[in-house]
Amino acid sequence: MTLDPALILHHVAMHISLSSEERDFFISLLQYKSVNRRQFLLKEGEVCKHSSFVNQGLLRGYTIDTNGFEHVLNFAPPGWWIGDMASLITQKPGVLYVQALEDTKVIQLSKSNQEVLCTRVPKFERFFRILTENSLVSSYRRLTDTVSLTAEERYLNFCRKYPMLVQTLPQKQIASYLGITPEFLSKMKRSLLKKK
Amino acid sequence: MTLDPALILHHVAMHISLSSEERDFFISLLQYKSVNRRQFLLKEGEVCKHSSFVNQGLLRGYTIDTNGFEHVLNFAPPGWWIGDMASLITQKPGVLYVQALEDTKVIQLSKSNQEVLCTRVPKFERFFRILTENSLVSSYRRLTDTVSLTAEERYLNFCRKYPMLVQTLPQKQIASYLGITPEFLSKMKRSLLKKK
DNA sequence: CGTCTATTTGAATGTACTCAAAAGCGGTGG
DNA sequence: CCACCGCTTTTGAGTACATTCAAATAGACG
Repeated sequence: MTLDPALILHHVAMHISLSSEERDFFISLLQYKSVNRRQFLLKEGEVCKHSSFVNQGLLRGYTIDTNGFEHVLNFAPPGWWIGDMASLITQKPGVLYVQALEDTKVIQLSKSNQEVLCTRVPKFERFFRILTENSLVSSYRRLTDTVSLTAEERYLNFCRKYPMLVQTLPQKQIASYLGITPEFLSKMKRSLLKKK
Repeated sequence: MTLDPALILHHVAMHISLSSEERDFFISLLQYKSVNRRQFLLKEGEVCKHSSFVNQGLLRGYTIDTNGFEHVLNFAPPGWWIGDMASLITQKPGVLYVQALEDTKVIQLSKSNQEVLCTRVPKFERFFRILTENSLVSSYRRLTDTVSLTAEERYLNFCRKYPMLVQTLPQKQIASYLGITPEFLSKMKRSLLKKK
């Protein structure tokens, strides 16, 4: 079980350029973790201590409401970060569950190592600012879509935006992401077929 | 029409400490702007070039969907920032309208001045990082509330969280923020009264 | 092969919306 | 000062979108 940093280095290189020493220092701060299908990386009530970058596999982030219903907030395929950003930022107990939908390998950077990294290699400040900004942009986007689109429009958007996920994910998970019941998604798909 | 920086300085002081020179430099980068009731600070399609800090009055940020319906994303009473964060970050045309609900006075910091400020007084990096993080946290919160609570729960939360706004805002605006019609909000309030 | 979970289908229900009309409220001009 | 106008809020009846519950079917996995 050894670390393969190729993907995350490629990801970092899209935003900032590193010398080989900086790169090695960065790698030295990372931890490798395997999460089997159905296992959790994080549960409600825990303080989120790491950002997790997905190397292989697939994760989901979701909440459970007071009636016990799950609501998927995001999926994380390879090349994406996941965690409870709110809890990571505030270091207070969070509300998110992060669970593997397949056997998954993640690379983790602890919050304390992130701070060390930013101190020693200040250009990482820029990198993490960009990450936070991207999260913010996509969170806004998700919110405006949720309030202004019908279930059908949200589904069609999802299919266009994440064609891979539509193939691989159980319908149940997609329905939860869209904010509808699996039954209704099933009916919607049938009526979309008839329309064509 | 002169700038009164007391409120914004108090706000900044909650996160970072400034010397008097730093404070004066900060103030020199700010612009003052008056927005009359119903006037716009920003419209869909424009690139957001400033963060706006509300000194007096009240603003709303909203989108208009493809069917012409408005969806209020946030309100900004005195002491709050408002703008199209996504557009401000990406410097691409945004989707938000920002409109004054009352005669309003804002203090603006342009994105370019923000960069100047962070270069000359690096501790402002921290300040703006905190602002961005706070936006992210509240955007996540808004999203989880939207997907996991009923309209009634969202209304009661809103009343608890923003008792001032419940007093002053037209119901129509509150309904739009909650993601329901004004008619339905009216009926909901009546049924809440009967319950007590 | 059998069990467990996911998906589909149908009928009944509920939540929130549309449309229309009436009532309330605030500002403005005569 | 009050009468009128425009906008917001309330109310009601009918409707639509999405849910719940139950049952049948299909898939996945040991």
